Amino acid sequence: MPEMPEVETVRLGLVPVLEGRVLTHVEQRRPDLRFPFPPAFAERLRGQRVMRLHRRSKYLLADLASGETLLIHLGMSGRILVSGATLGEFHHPIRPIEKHDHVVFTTDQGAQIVFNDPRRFGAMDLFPSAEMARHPLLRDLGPEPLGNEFSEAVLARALAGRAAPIKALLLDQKRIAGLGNIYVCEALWQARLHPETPGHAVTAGQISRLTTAIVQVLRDALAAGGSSLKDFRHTDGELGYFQHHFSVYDRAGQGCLRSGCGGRIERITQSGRSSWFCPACQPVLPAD
DNA sequence: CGATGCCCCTGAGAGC
DNA sequence: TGCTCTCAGGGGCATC
Repeated sequence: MPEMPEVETVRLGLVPVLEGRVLTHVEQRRPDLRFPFPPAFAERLRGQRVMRLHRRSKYLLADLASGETLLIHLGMSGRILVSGATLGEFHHPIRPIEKHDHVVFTTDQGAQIVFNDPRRFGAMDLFPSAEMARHPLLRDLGPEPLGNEFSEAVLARALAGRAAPIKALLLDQKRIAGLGNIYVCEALWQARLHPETPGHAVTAGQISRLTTAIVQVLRDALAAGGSSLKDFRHTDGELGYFQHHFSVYDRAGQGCLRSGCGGRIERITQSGRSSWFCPACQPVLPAD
């Protein structure tokens, strides 16, 4: 579920309770998530100070004083809940362990950070910090869409000569990292591109619009996540999920929100996943 | 190499 | 109430 903006929002919420803190206790409650936990996972974390919490694409990365980095991926249903922390004027009471709580981190300030993941598509690993770029889950990732490396030229190269639909190409983390089903649908709607458009059929003008759309959609989502963090200290301690209205995602049958369009949003299935689009303003054939 | 399907897993919601 | 079916914000892997 969480795409890059949600993961970044989780990171921003965790920084005040995790960065600079020591993990006094780590409880690993099952042997695996999507993959087995690495050997001696809890032991390698216990007593370690978290020097920095950063992010690559949808991966959270916690650099430890030991020289290892803790990698966390939330998969589809992964959530992080903070309790026992004092944030501003508000103290979060300790939350009892619940079903699907798989890892519990406790800090030297008494904060409890719980990883909860019903479907267990999430993952954790430990890897030498100095070699993190070569981690198997990170080494093939494409550029960050909000980073300096992203541009029209980069997007053009990612689509050039490809017969696959633009929807699949944008979901491919090797081409661009961090987009998921929601924000791909939203960006294609904003750029007025049909999700089935083959990569090679996307014109220069459309690539220009799509580049802008991707950046804008992600920035808007980050802003919504950021504003949700103001409320986080008062609420239930769950990080990363925020109220955000979507233009097409999950809006099948409803009216297109583009002014003057009047179309009705449709849902199609592409490589097993839903795509939503407006047939009126996202025509099948390239419009310009 | 590129494209496509399958699969991992649990839960929510719709329809009967 | 309960059964069955579909679908879910991800992505690795096998296959052609």
